[in-house]
Amino acid sequence: MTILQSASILRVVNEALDSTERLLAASGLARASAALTSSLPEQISTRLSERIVAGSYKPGQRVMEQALAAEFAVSRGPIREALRMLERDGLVTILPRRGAIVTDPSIAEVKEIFDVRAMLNGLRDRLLAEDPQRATVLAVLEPEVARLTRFARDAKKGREYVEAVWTINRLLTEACPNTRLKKILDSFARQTLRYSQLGLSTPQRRRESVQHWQQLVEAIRRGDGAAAERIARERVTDSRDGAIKALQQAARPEAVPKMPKSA
Amino acid sequence: MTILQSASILRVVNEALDSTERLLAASGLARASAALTSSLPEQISTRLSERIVAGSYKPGQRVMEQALAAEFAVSRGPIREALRMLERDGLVTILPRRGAIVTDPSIAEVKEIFDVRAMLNGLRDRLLAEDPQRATVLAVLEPEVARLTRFARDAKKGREYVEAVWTINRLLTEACPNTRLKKILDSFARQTLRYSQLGLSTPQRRRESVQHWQQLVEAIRRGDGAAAERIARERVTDSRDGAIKALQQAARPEAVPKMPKSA
DNA sequence: CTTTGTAGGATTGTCAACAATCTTGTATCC
DNA sequence: GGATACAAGATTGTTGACAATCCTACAAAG
Repeated sequence: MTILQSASILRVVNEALDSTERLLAASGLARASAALTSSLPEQISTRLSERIVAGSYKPGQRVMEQALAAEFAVSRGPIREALRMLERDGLVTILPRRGAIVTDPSIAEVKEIFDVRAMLNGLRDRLLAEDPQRATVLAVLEPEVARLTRFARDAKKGREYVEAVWTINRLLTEACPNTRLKKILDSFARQTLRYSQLGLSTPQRRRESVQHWQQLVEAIRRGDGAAAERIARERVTDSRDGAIKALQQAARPEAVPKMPKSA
Repeated sequence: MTILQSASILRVVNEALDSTERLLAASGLARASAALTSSLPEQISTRLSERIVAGSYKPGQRVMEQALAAEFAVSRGPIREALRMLERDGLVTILPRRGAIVTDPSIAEVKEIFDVRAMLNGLRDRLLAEDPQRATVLAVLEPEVARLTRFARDAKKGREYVEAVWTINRLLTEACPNTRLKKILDSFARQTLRYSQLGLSTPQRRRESVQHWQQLVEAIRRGDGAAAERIARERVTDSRDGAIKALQQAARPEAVPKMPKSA
């Protein structure tokens, strides 16, 4: 509800994410889905998702087929498919006979996304901890967590820290032995990027975060699936609370623009 | 892998499900998504999913756009969209430039689906237990679980039992306060129906199942989220093991039809 | 001054045809 | 005899145009 009229919680998020586009490019998420498969709809979907995550398409904004078709020099067919893909990933909302608009989630909905993510990441990390072949993943995972430790100490390295967390998450999802879960996580990855960084703003939070990651690696190494799941869930839940707090503080200034009866 | 050549584990499943079509019609899953929205692709997708779940479309079978377009007296456009929806729900697999085939999951993949479902149902039931307004759901839930108890005693009422379980699951998902989770669960519902009934074949299993449901209702009533989650996960995990066992036994007779060099 | 009805433009939903690619069957060569 | 190359048919990917619906602005009535 209130998709069109809401106060655009994500606008304030996007203003804080000037480096998101770079991050997306470096993440490999784009290349993994677009370059390998030369599918036209997928390429378009990827490019559009970059714009939404980076904030050049504002929440609530309409996304019209004809305009995109003209811009990408392509028919409306592939555009339609791309928009359905984005809808599946929760980046746009398609209203029947009225087209697509960039999703503008309420704080409650952001919380919902984190809750689901906590479960999915919990399962992912548990399965990984119980995987006999987990050593190969740990080999690339551990140096990355070490990098994290370095960035956490330095208060200035906020961007690097976020990128490192993103990379770790990508490695873990990539290694997930459950293909169905992997699909869902991939679908979540895009929208996750929209606000996952929000909770890591303070050095305090980052120190806690790095501890969680270290504990997680430890749990995976000793094959303790239950612990891995618990830690992963705690981590995402903490991240959720940080993000919610940041969103609530950010949303407060724009107080109650409800029915501006007269200017 | 081995999508086209596999021994069609689900064929044996489908043979056991002569009443699935009726179940689907009674479930409201069809009506909920098809009748309300007069969207042509959605209607088609629903009808196709019924055929796949009921088994009139065999696993591995190709599903071609032109044929469906002719049958439904519609262009290929809506058919394409319907097939993408089915792909999203895991009922068909779309190979680029080669079209769609009915998904033919391996036993390992069925296990994967159950694992994800265990997590999602766990979250769903925990959220419901922590929902202050859960009383209204419990009011309709409890008589349904009571029905379950009756069917569990009678060894003949296998079909009724399965239908009742399905109804309960639908009620719980419907009441889920997390809209994002609800979407994913809806997407899982169709493919779940394909083999969820497999684990409930023996009266022994059914008695255990009914106990789980009673405990779950109890946990929800007293607002014990952690317990509700634990019970839900156990329930799905048990169901998983039952289904896997049934699949393995069913698959054994058709032993190794590998390279039939000569007839 | 507000509300309701209506006409125009804009946008999505659907269709049928064209282009690109894949599969299958056949003939040829080693 | 078996493998490979080629050609014909079949099928998906894409396109541009038409139909149905929705939004906006304006006018008229209360």
